[in-house]
Parts: sequence; structure tokens; C-alpha cells
Amino acid sequence: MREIINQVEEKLRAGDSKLTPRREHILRVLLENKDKHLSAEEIYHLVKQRAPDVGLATVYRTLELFCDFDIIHSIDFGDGRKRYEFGGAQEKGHHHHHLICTRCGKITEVNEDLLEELELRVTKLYDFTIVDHELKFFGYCRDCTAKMKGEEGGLAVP
Amino acid sequence: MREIINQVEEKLRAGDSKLTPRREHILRVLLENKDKHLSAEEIYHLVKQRAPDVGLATVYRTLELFCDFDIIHSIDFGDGRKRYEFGGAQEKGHHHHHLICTRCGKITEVNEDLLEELELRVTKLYDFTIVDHELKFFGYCRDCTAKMKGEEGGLAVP
DNA sequence: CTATGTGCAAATCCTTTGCAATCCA
DNA sequence: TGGATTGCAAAGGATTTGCACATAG
Repeated sequence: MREIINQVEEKLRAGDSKLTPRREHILRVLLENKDKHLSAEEIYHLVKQRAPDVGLATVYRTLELFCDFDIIHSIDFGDGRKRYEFGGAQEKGHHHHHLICTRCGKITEVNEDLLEELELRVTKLYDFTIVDHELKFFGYCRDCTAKMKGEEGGLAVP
Repeated sequence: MREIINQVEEKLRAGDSKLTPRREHILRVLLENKDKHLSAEEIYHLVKQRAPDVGLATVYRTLELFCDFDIIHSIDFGDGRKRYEFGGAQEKGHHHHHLICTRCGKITEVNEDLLEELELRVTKLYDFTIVDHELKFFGYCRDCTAKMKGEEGGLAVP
């Protein structure tokens, strides 16, 4: 933890920015919730517990800063707000995918990539230089699949 | 074209909705711009050329309706607005991916799926019932890759 | 001292909603 | 006629911005 924070501090300093106390709080919240896919608002509330006078704008500005420095990256699960994950988009090997249950909203991470073949193909066929990718599966998680079996013969159409 | 419109009309009628003149205009714009990934606002302007008194709200409501009926589906390229493609999300075999150039914004479609293996794996390992997926590659298109080679030794960091 | 960071409130952008008018079966 | 559809304006929610103050090197 300490170590990661120091790395971030260095990274920021290299770009003429500082890891201020406010920003460190935000970073810590992100680090302590690596698995949570927090939104800006959620981060704001968590930070507020430690630094009650922080402003929402600062959270947004800091998140943007961290994204620019490739310290975090944002994902969009289609619910109208961005969510943030620690780890840069460009970092080699960080890739994982997301399973999004459209019934209960649960997000599960898939820690396999398996996209090399496809990437190779895209690179060749389209002359496209791939920097990052984002793969989301929409459907029903285990629990919801089970529950739905119990409700069989339900409603049709919208 | 005519045929597709009829199919849509039927689909809607089956769900107690109608293909009103307004909605047909919107549908036509979508059909005539299959490859364009239009936003609601863009659709609105195109429809306005034919039916000047259409309202933006109607466009939004119609798009939502079409999505509900799986006539179209929306995609999010991360630019803060939804975009719409003709064709339902659940339709078997419609799947294609998108290449998003983060320099010039160009969107290219990749008409290969190649995700079966991964889907199978996800289904088994996570007990997740996959209904749809969305895969986006971010990077640089051919033109931008070329242009960037000419600007070598450019600026670093943000 | 000067640049950077920050809180607050106002502004923006996309999208949704309330409501009265309109349309069509 | 009565429920569905629509336009307009207002509301909403997430994010950004302007500005004056605070802070740090």
C-alpha cells in the first residue's frame, strides 16, 4: 500500500503534479476498494468520512487527473455513470472482462483474457493499433438464472 | 426496406404499439444510416428534415420503444451519449465489434465474432447465462497510426 | 510570491418527465 | 370516445467550470 502510494506520488511529480492530502485520501479509497467499481459519487462519500470538507468537484478533478496519468481507468456499465478501477488502461496484462447481470446488477470480473487471437486479427486486417480493449458480457448471474427457473411461464414481450 | 418496415410494424403491433408516421420516419433514418452509429440528437436532426415539427422527446421515446422491442440497440462509445444501431441485441449472429480511434474518433466495425470459446468458458466457470456481449478496441486507426509516425519525438506525459 | 489545488455554486450536457393537446382506432 | 402519441417546457442526474480563497514550494 505505502509502496503503491509512493509510486503514484512519483508518477505525478514527474508530470508536475502533486499527491496532495486530498488526493491521497481519494487514492486510498480506490486502493481499499479495488474490487468494487466505485462511482465518483460513491468515492466522494467514502472520502468525506475521512476528510469531511472535501468537495465533489475535487473528486471529479482528481479522478480525471489519475486517469490522465494512467493510475486508474474508468469503465462504463451502462447505468449512466462512470466507475473507476485502480490500474491504468495501458498496463500490460491487467486485462480482465466483466459479467454484468441485467437482472440484479451484480458485476463479476473474469480474469482471463483470451483475446490475443482476435487482437492479432484486428491488427492485421484493419491496420488498427490496439491500445486497450473492453469486453462486457450481459446476461444473468448464477442466482438470477436459478430464480428465473422458478418463475417459469412468466410474462412475455415488454 | 419496405419489407423491414413491415416486419417492424408487425412486431410493434404484437405488443400493442403502433408504427406511427413519426416512428416510421425515425425508423427510416436508422435504416438509411445503418453504418453510422447515430446519437439521439443526430437522429433528431435528420428526422427534422423530413418532419420539421418532430420533438426531441419523441425521438428519445421512440428509441427507447425500439430498444424494448429489440428492433434496435444502443451502444456507448464513451463519449457521453448513447448511439443506436439497427438490429436487436438478442438476435443471433448479429454480433460485431467496434474499433474506436481515440485520436480522430473514427469507429470501424469488425464483422467477426470469435468469442465462442471465451463465452463457453464464462458460461461454465461462472454459471453465467450470456445474453449479449459488447467488445470495443481502443487505439489508433490506420491514418492516425501513420500520422503519428510522422510526429515522432513528440510530447510526453499528459 | 506564484503556481497549483480546492470548495462552492452555477452552468452544461444528455436524457427523462409532466402535462395539455392531438390523433386514431 | 378513450387510450396512445406527441410537443413543449421543465426537471433530473452526472459531470464540468468559473471564481475567489487557501496552500505549498
